Amino acid sequence: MDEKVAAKPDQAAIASPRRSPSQQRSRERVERMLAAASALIAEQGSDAMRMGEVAERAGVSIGSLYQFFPDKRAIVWALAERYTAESQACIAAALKDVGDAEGLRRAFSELVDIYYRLFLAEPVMRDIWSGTQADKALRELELADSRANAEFLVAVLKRLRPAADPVQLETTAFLVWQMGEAAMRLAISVDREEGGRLVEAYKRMALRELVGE
Amino acid sequence: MDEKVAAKPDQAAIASPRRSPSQQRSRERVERMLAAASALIAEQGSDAMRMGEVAERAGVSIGSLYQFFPDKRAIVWALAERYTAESQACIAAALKDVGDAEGLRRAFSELVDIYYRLFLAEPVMRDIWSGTQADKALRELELADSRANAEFLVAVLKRLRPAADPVQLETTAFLVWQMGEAAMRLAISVDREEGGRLVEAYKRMALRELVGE
DNA sequence: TCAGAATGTGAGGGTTTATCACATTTGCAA
DNA sequence: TTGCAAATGTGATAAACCCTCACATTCTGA
Repeated sequence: MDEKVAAKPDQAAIASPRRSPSQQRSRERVERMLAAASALIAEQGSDAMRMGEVAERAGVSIGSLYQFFPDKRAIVWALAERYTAESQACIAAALKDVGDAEGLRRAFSELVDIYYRLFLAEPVMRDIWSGTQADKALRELELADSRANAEFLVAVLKRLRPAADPVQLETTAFLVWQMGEAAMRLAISVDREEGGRLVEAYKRMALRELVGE
Repeated sequence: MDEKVAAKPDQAAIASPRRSPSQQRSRERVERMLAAASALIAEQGSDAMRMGEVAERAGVSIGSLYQFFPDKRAIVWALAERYTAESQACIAAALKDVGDAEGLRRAFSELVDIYYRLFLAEPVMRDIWSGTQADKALRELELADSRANAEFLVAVLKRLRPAADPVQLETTAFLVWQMGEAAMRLAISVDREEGGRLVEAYKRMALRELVGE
């Protein structure tokens, strides 16, 4: 959060703050902007979020908004970035001390439950990752995030199955992870009961792949 | 295509033709509109598609566009509907005569390959299903399509495993199918080699779930 | 032939994103 | 304290879009 992202103005300044807030005052205002955006997304979805409304609700002018965010997508991107950082820490912690198959089984199952609850509780997260496919930058972020998360799984798998082909493990972990996100999106868009069944079915499927029968 | 959908003006006339073309002339023009839209989506994505551009490329006026499509989303929806109809027929045919586990294995594997090639070759299909999550109506269409396709799988599974819990089979098939679409989207957004590995990994995973070890 | 339905047109209304010239506040060195 | 450059703040306005509507043209069936 502290580094000046503007240091690399080349490579398409996609969604990087136009100017990073250096004074206390502006840092607080940027927080208010993000909070306002978050609330609006929760209410109506990121597509329906209007820049003018964000500004008004944050108590700033339109101009101020664009002082720190190059465009509308950048706001969504900033929120998405926070979620990924948060969840990566959570995942790393959950998988860190897994030593055997049974441990992986427990840790993975718990992780999926946490994610499911998170998706159910956080309309913003749900909405952001939904629009993901349409937005190049968001898609990249999600893929990078997914790969990073898969790495944690790969590390565990390498410990459990040292003889296995690393490329194979990599592929499996990446796929399992990505499918998990798909399963979550699916689960929250059907009724609660079916959603629960789908999540359990995903767990079974994924674990069968990860730790064998 | 022939029924007047306008008969039910209530319940949100989402994406239904404002007026169905009854004369030969207009039917041809609507085709041109859809073709133009398809080309533009292939080039830049449905989000970047401009109504003015569609009209121009189809050689019609903006007004004519809105004569047959209530709004922009309706055009995308119409294209999506065609793809789903087409692919459902394809799936039904592929799974129709499956009689044993080995047959399912072969049919499913082939089906996945076909889908993968389709996703690689059809940028429109890819784009449409990508934006799916953001658009309520499209999301519904995709879910309905997915359920319908899963039904074909369920029919086969019931034949192969008559003793299994129907609800369980339903859940499994739905999940497997939905994950397949996620796997496809993932596979086409990484390089070709990794994409191939991911598709194969998905096949293995899905078949393990469908026909057992 | 002719009335009414179907179809075709494009300027313009309304909405939204994003810019920019200018005003105000802050940090800091003299 | 004072003065100045950098940081920050503002909102009218340009620009890009989607979509409507009043009116023109073409078709169909009696």
